[in-house]
Amino acid sequence: MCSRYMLKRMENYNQGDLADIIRATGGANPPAETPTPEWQFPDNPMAFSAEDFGDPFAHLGDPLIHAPPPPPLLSEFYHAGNSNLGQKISLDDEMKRPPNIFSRMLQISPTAKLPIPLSSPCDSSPAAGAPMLVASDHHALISPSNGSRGRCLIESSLQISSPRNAGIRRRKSQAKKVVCIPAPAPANSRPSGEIVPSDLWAWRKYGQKPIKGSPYPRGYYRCSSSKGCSARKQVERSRTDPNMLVITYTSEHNHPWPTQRNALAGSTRSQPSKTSATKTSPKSKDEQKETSAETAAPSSTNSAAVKEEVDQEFDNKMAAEFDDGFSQQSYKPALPESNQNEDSFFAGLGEIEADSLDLLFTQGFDGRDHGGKGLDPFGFYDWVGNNTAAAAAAASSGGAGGEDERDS
DNA sequence: CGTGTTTGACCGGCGC
DNA sequence: GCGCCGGTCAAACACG
Repeated sequence: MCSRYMLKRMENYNQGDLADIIRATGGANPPAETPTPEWQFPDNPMAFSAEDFGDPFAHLGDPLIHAPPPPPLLSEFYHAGNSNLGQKISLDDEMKRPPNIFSRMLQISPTAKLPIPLSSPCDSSPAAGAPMLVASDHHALISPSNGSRGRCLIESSLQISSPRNAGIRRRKSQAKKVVCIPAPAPANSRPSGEIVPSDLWAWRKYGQKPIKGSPYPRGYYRCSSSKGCSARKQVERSRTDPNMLVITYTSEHNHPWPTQRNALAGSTRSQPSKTSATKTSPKSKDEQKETSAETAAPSSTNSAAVKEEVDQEFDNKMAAEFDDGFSQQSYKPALPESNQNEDSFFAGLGEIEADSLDLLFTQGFDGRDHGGKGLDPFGFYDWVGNNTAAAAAAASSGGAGGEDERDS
């Protein structure tokens, strides 16, 4: 028992250099000024590597450091999606940024260390004794101060610092990447609960734990695309901003992009709403809601569909890149083949993205019908509206689905 | 049957 | 050295 366990751990520990843990924290911390108004996206979003932990955000690079101009196409979308942002940022750069939701997310790379401590909106209230994390708070720059959810899209967390000591890295130094992404509003989120954005890698949940100081549990996911893959990710809600999901990527994928999605078998069941939630859990209803919600599987039928489609259409590499890229929209133009082969796919994407993303930006992931969710390669709609139907039902019934009421 | 989720227990790092 | 807490394991169960 130990052996395997130990091996795994060692594996993790050996995963390269480590970055300090990064957790977004913020509100409590004095919002350090973000001296990084001008970060840009990598020139080649398509260039991904294992180093990225397979996380879709990886290619984003450190916004605070790089600043390559994004495809124009995106810009347009971006504007369409969130006019406020454009204004807010007012920076030309801003306009250049990819419109996709993740575009604004900062990732903390193991190697990237920002000297500037920024408070992150993702997690603004460090629990007592909790590690103080520093993250960049772009929303200050980009987002409208109105506290609209849109801002979440922009926010990002970066770098880390440790509470007690500068190098506080739990579990030794394990490289981690943390990204903050907008999550469905608690009030509006689907009845079954929270959702985890799917990044097209196959993730299997292997654990969930309540985190001290946070009302929300943290879900632990492991890459199921490959047996030997040590890639993991942790998903949790920002304790202070339920609208934000904090995803921490650990280790990297040691395999090419998944070509088979057989894993989908269970993925479709990501919604515990029907059975899982009610399952055998000895927990109280509230708890069930919470846990199930928080841990909603990253994948869903919708995303699954997309995944499969992608698989069929692209070769592994292509698919990998595409998927990894996260922002189809961004990549669409960059994928010649895709234009021809994936016409329908992208065509659909284009539409839905515009629409749905727009909705996302404007409505704030409330889980309303976004239309093309079926084409959501990111699985955004998984969390946004994994239960679109349910949400809709709830909405129609007048119920807010409120399971997340507790949030506030 | 294969894959995924749930969940309690265990292990180990870290702070005091 | 002790205790807390986070991370992982693994059995049970659910779904397609």
